[in-house]
Amino acid sequence: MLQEKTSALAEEGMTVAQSSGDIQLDSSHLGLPTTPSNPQNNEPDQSIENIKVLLHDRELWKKFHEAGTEMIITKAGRQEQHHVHSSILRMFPSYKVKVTGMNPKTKYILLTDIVPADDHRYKFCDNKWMVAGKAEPAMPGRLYVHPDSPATGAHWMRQLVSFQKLKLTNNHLDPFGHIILNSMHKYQPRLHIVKADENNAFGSKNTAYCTHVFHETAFISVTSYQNHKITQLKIENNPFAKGFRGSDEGDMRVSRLQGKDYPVISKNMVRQRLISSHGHLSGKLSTGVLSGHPQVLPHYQYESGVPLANSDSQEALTTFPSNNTRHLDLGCKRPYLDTPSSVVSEEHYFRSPPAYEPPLLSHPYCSEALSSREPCMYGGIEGDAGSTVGTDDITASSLNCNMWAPVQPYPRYGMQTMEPMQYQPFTAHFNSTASTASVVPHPSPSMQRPHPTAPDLVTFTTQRVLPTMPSSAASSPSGPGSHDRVHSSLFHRKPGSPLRSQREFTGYPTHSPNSTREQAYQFQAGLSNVGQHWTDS
DNA sequence: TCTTCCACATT
DNA sequence: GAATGTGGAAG
Repeated sequence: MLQEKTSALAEEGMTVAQSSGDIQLDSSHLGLPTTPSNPQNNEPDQSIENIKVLLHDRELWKKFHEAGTEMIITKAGRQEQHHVHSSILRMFPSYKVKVTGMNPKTKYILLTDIVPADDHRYKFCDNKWMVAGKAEPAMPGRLYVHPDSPATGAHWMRQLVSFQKLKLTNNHLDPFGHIILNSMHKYQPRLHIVKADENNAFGSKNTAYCTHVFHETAFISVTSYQNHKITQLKIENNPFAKGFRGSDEGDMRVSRLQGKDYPVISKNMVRQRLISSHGHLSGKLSTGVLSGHPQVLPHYQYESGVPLANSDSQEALTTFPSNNTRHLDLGCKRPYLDTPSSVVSEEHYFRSPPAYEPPLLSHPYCSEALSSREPCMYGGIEGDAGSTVGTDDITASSLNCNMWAPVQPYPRYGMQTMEPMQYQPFTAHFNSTASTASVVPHPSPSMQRPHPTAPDLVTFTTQRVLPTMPSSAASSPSGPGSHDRVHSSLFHRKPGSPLRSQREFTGYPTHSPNSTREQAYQFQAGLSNVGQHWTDS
């Protein structure tokens, strides 16, 4: 019921504000200073560092990873010419996790960000990825906050948490709050679990958080697939690409496109077939050429599609940092959410038939809401990957718990300087339809985005800034306490501006309000830490 | 070499 | 019908 309301709200294009009922359920925290790291604080062992996160569809991710995952990124412009919606691409596989170990009654905010994995630019030569120089200055960091946030631990644990809606773009001026990436660069998605404070916000004192990194989700961004092996994996596993499946690995598709009734071998395929595509690439990947993350998950014993007996065994392998939690004084002024007026949930929504439910449904944690709205993830999954989808398809992440500790973010590459940590209160812009909030910082460089007051943007009164995730997140040796500088970015809001208004916010008249549903927020939040921090674990 | 545009297919 | 996705050709 709790999650139902929350989801319902999300469905209604509203923020995940909880109903008064929800608040009551969590009343134990209301008005009380959060002391998350203190296990004695009436919370039995449910401190944030005990939270475990498992990656869903691990086997699929792993297949991609072994081949060198590539994610398509485009400019939003695809159909702006056709006055259609922008179609910035989602990630595939999508990022979904199963969370356990949360305090059922505590509220958490789940968010992800995608940070550079290294400072290289890559090129695909001779059927393999090679370093092609120094990375371009990182894009303005943006965070994608799960639309259900904040929600209780019970809510998060009840079902898979999907970040499927997260979208990527290479448009540096993207106004939709999508995550901006540079093409031909390597990135690493990260998941952050933040304990909401008494105001359902985070970034204030005592805000505890932990970061989980699944190295198999690292990828190289491209504007078109380079490695044919990846193309095939996408086609074979992404329902939307089903049209490209053919009896002969897509050859038939090519035939159809060319109006022929016989297979046609494309240039790509010729190339792929002439050049042994196996071996070297995956070899490099595993040796760190692409992944540069020595801290490999301890769960790679399943080389090919052999599912684990149960996810629990994986959880046990999760490593935990021994750092002490810290307090971060980010000066959160306002609650992340204002106590919403009671909103009636639409139960019908939650009763959506599990038509698209993945096998995970059988798992107790998998209730309806989540998957019912994400049909595309499972509908077409077939073959090797699909057959093993389930709770077994989950892997524990490398984890690092911490508080919103004062961490000095990794300096930007290139000419950019470190000044950026002064994210002044950014003005958030919201796309009425996307309901994504892009917080525009005023980082040093000129690149980036138009000023918040750009005419084509509607300025949202609420100002909120998400702190850049500390670089220690990925178990960097520097650890939580290695940096003492307090990063000034925060997550705050102006008094009297309920988060809810984000959804009501109208920014881009060209979009339909319907799409506000389920949209999470993608915030721009300063550069997150960079990969190098992960390598030295 | 890489990016963008277009046609066509699935969910 | 909207959103999503890919291949191929052109830029």
